[in-house]
Amino acid sequence: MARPRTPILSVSGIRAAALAVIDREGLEALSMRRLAQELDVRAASLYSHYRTKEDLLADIANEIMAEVDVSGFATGDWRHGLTVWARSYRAALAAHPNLVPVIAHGPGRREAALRRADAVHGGLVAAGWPARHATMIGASTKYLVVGAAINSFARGFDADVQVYRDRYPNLSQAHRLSEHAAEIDRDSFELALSAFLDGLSRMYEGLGEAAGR
Amino acid sequence: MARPRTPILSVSGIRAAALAVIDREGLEALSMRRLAQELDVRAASLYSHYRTKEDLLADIANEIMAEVDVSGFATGDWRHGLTVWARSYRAALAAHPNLVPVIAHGPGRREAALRRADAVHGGLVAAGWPARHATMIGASTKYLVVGAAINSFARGFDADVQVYRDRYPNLSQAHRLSEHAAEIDRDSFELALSAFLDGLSRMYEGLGEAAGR
DNA sequence: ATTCAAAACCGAACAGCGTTAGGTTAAGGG
DNA sequence: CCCTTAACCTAACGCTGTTCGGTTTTGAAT
Repeated sequence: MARPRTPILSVSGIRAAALAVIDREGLEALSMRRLAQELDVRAASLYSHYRTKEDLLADIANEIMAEVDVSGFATGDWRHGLTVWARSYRAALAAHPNLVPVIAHGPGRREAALRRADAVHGGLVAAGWPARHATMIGASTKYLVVGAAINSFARGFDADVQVYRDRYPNLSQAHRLSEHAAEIDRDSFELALSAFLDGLSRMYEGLGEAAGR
Repeated sequence: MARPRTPILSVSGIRAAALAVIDREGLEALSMRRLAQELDVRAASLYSHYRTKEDLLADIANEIMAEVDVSGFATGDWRHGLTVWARSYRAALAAHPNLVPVIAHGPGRREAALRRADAVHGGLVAAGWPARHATMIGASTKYLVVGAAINSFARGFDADVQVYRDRYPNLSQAHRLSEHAAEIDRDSFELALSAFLDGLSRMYEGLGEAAGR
């Protein structure tokens, strides 16, 4: 009933249990008492390991974002770098859709996040983009990824398809997509990404011409 | 202390007060008791007008989304239609940044939202896009707008600029942007939008060639 | 070997949350 | 004039994140 012979809790164990609840039952299902129960412990004990619930969530978000891959910029090919980054970023978010609001809302003020931002920015600059453009391109890509993750059709119009069928003729086709939601999500993201990159390439060429003159 | 001679509350008044609190003090500052206090009333009274807090928030979100302009598709120029839509969409969100999570998270299952989605989809199809592409383009544009609204630099790295200065050389320039955050946000969005549209235009041409063959 | 601070758990409590039940008074149609 | 209904109220329920103080165990310093 007091200090156990061998510790029951650990930060990584708490993180894992919390993430499991979030993945399984949603973000709103995670309360400190619920999490404690999951770990056969009382809520107050969690505060020996995490100062607040917010801290815990931020740490989990960190953990997930750690898998994002910015190595693609090493080759000097900015387009490849952006593609790898965006895809792995999206994959990380899509793996834990219930956590997306936390990651999206949370400031990028974390150490690792900044290191990644620096890698992206540096890679773009090294490839010849002006610093100002590099900043905007980094931001834009994030827009795309986070927007795609949070807007996910899968959540969007959940199940009540038949309600709207025939009422909005242009959507009648689009609406049976509840089933294919995941694949539509992915295809939309890929479409957006490739269109965006094509547009950037065009801009990049224009940049060269302007400089060459 | 009971029924007042002339009603104190109205749905629109409640909405306005709630939005004012959200805009002024943030989404988390809005509680039913706090809102009631703002209206010189007790929390329970609000439930005569709104069934739940969630309903109230959804209604406010609706109100804000009502200003989004999809009229640009009427001309038959899909690119113009998308531009007008995306810009007014973004403007609506940027006008109430604290509410963005609500709008982003909320399903588009509202009447008005569907009517708008239908207009976008219809406009794209009328302009010659295949239905499948129209769906994806609509989704992609939403990604961009919502992603831009939620990721807003303005929130991102708030004030603690000097902490990171010099630690990440590639960001040293980018970081003094706290000040220009709003303008960077807007410029990034415009960059993303125009690059995206350029990419789409290219795709559109390819589409015509493939069909013409 | 003994002492002692720190660590890891617990029970109980706090304030605040969304929401409901049931009461009181005023409004307004029959 | 009645009586239903609307619009407010007080009080309470169960939930939340978090803190306080207590108990036991650990592990380092004496």
